Amino acid sequence: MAKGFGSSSRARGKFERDCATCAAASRCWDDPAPAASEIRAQRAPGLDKGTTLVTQGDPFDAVYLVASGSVSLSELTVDGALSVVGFRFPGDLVGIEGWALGRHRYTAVALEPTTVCRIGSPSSDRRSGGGALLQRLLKKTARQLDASAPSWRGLPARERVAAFVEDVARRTHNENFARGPRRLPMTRAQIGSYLGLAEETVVRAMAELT
Amino acid sequence: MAKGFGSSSRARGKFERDCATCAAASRCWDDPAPAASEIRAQRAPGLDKGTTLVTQGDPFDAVYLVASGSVSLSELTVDGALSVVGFRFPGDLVGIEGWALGRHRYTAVALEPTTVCRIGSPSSDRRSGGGALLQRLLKKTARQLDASAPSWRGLPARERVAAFVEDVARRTHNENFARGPRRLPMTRAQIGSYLGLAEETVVRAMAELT
DNA sequence: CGGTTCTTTGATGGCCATCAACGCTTGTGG
DNA sequence: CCACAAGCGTTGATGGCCATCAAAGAACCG
Repeated sequence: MAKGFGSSSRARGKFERDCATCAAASRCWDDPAPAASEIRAQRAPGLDKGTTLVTQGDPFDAVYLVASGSVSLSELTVDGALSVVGFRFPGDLVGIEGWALGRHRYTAVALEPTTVCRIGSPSSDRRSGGGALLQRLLKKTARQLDASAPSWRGLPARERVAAFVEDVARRTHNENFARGPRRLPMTRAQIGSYLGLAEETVVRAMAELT
Repeated sequence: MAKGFGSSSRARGKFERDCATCAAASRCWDDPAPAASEIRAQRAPGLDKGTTLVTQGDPFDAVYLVASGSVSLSELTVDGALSVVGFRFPGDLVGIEGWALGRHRYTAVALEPTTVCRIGSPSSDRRSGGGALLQRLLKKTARQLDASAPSWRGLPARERVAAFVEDVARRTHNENFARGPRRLPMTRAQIGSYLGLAEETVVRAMAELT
């Protein structure tokens, strides 16, 4: 099974792109810029706010890279509650967790107008580029695993929210979240679900962020 | 940079093993058993309880696979507190988070007599097996990313501890944690640090697990 | 304008962090 | 063997933070 994930037989649609020619590639890929034909992605049509990218339980077919906008990852828990597991911003990977299991673990929904690129078969058994793509994906996943360690575990609610805002600001390269309401793409309820806090607590905490 | 991580020039010591000949390989690697010479690992000498495997901040040089025993991952936070980030059991990967950054993010300490295997260079640019190892590592990392989604976020303390015990039991294939004290390899304080609870709360919660 | 979703503010009670103290186990040295 | 120390586990009392309920503004959209 040296075959990569995704259906390698999928025809190259008109959205097929070479990452080497994409101006935003530096946001998606690490240090060495992708060589020509090293990584082929399919730029999906723009997603409206509220559009579901993948649904929990769907068979795993590909992994997505956020190009612009933002995405929420939510999970239907055993108690029937829908809880937010994380958020993804430009350059972040969506759906890799489902690879091992064979089906997607989370539902990914666009929080705002969003564009994503679909990464299908890395064709790892054909060209040497396959290994390079795997290496890039592994590094990205490792980075995400690193970032998934909640640095706010056990912190009081106010610091937890503050750490969240800083984290979002850093990951979106946007420093202006403190001022003005509704600069954050997700709702207070979603933040609360993600942080394990009540919506009202998030509101009160953000009001005290000076 | 198609080179893998680790120093590929490191001589093959007397601990060098071929995963294809290891009886415990099924615990470490997924479905297709490793082919001969596909994965070479270095079985390290047994670690005593309390031995530090990697230290936070150390330059990243390799990734480790837990063969037996267990390991705690802890992080020195900005407030100077040492908080537990996770635990690793046989078959789990240790240290992959440090790859992207170039240095280890967490300190890994053996919770009991433990053996690990060191995975060095995948030699991805030489044989086709390099891609296969990368694929295995990526799948393992993705699985860990999946498991790192705390299913206990926002749960009350009792259910949080219950979920933790179940998780450990599942990952160690050991169902007998409920009965008898001190069957868990980590201390109550470490569990509390990991779950974001006080040590006393963990004690009280475990006493009520019937 | 009417409906919906999101945000905000207030009041109350319960859960859990904190402090304090003690028993238990293990290891070490006299 | 015993004394001592150190680490871990356990139990109790108290106060504060935060979840919950309730209700009303605010923004958005057809």
